[in-house]
Amino acid sequence: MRTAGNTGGPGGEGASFAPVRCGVLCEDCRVRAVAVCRAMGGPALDELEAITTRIRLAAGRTLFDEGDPADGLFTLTEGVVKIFKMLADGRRQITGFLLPGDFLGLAFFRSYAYSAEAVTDALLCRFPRDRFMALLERHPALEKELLSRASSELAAAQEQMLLLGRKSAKERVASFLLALARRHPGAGAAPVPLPMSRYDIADYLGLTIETVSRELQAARASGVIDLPDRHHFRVVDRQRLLAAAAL
Amino acid sequence: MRTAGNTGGPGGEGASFAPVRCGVLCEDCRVRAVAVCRAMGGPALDELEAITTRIRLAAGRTLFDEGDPADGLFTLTEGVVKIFKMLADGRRQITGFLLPGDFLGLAFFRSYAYSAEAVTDALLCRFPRDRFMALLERHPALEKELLSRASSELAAAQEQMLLLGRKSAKERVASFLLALARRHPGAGAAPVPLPMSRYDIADYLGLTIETVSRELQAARASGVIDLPDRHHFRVVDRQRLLAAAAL
DNA sequence: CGTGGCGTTGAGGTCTTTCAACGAGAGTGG
DNA sequence: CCACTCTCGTTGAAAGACCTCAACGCCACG
Repeated sequence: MRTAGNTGGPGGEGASFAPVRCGVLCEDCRVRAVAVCRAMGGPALDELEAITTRIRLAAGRTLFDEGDPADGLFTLTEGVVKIFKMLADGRRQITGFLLPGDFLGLAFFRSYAYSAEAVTDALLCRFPRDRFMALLERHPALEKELLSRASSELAAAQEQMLLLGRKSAKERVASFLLALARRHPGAGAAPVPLPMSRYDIADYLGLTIETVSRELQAARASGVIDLPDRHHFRVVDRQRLLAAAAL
Repeated sequence: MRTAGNTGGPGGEGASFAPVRCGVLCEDCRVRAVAVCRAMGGPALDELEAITTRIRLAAGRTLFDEGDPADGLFTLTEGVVKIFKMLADGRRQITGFLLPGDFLGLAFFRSYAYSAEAVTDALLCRFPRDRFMALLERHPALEKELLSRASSELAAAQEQMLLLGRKSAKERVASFLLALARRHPGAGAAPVPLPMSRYDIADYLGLTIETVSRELQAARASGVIDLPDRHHFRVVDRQRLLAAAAL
């Protein structure tokens, strides 16, 4: 039997745990990702927990690869996960960074259309595909929630296409920082975590690491942002950052 | 009362018709877009027809604009429609070309996240949002079909992100031609219609019209494709076109 | 027959990439 | 505790891919 979380990738250690009972999942949901809970829907929650496996994924580890049989669906409860597609020669495009509460693996095909890898140590809930689908039949509310999520993901994808197709390097970086700041729960002036590497940022924005670094330094030099360390930034001048993003 | 199909845009003429009965919609579905029919689901068909309005849209006319209140959903039964987003300064990114059978306007928000405009003369079926949603409640099969569509659109969007973020101009044009050829029902050697302008192609691929033109001419000159006229092409050497697309 | 939109082609410019070197920090092993 | 190494990030200089600007031909339309 195939278990997610140990499909290769150097370093780190993936481990899958036995199914957990209501309390644990619910706690996690309520505490860490209210959205997940809502997705599950009240009545479906018990049934969902019965088919849940918890996955712990160390930073850098692969959850699944593009083309793998899509036998599982996931929700992220802790950490950051990136999903990406690759070309034969190694060029990579990261199509999204997932945060706690996000769904993952919603593929209505035989195999995953993209790869998923942990950016930081991550915690996920895994649902076997067939059992989840059966559950979907009995709970239209759950299906509605999934449709809603797919729809908003589609909107985000279109926004990203606009960025990749039509924005300059400066605009891409500014847009990225604003999106991160928007998703970050903290207050305005607090430092926003930047958990991904420059490689990841570059592959998300369709740039090179050098260009990302230059644009970040330029934004810092012009006083738009502050970079306390490599993995945090602070929005200093929101107006100018917004202007730079060409929204 | 607001009717789609006359929201501005120069030239052409949009017209909305009275609701049509079963026979007409069904005919259209069966003949032109089997996928639409399947989407509707057997039992839901009668109810769906009762809330259907047919829309005829002349080439170049706007169906709706980004930000408009999303009070309608559509299926395209004839023609080609483009959906796009724009930046404040006029830069445009076309995020998709829709063909007969495609769904449109699936926004679970208050307003459309993108604009839609006819590339060629087009025929659509319009469903009022609230009545369609109510219908969705009673027909889970329809909801499942929508989820399936949203899911495959998402996969297509990710593929396009890979193209926009990581492919060269040559690879983008080659990928575009292959995608068109794949969707075209005709046999291998038949000329494939290229209904959109060079402007549209450029804005879909994140390039300029000049670059698109140059790449098309280069592909023709190297014997990979044939360009009988401005709005048709023929795949001459499929292997080399595939190689050029960097799939 | 003039006009305007669209597509093609050429020449030059620019933004981003490529290539290269260097510094900082973490982990390793002596 | 201190080299040593490796990865990541930054910075500079040169190269290149695509864009911008411009001119021209074609065709539909009035």
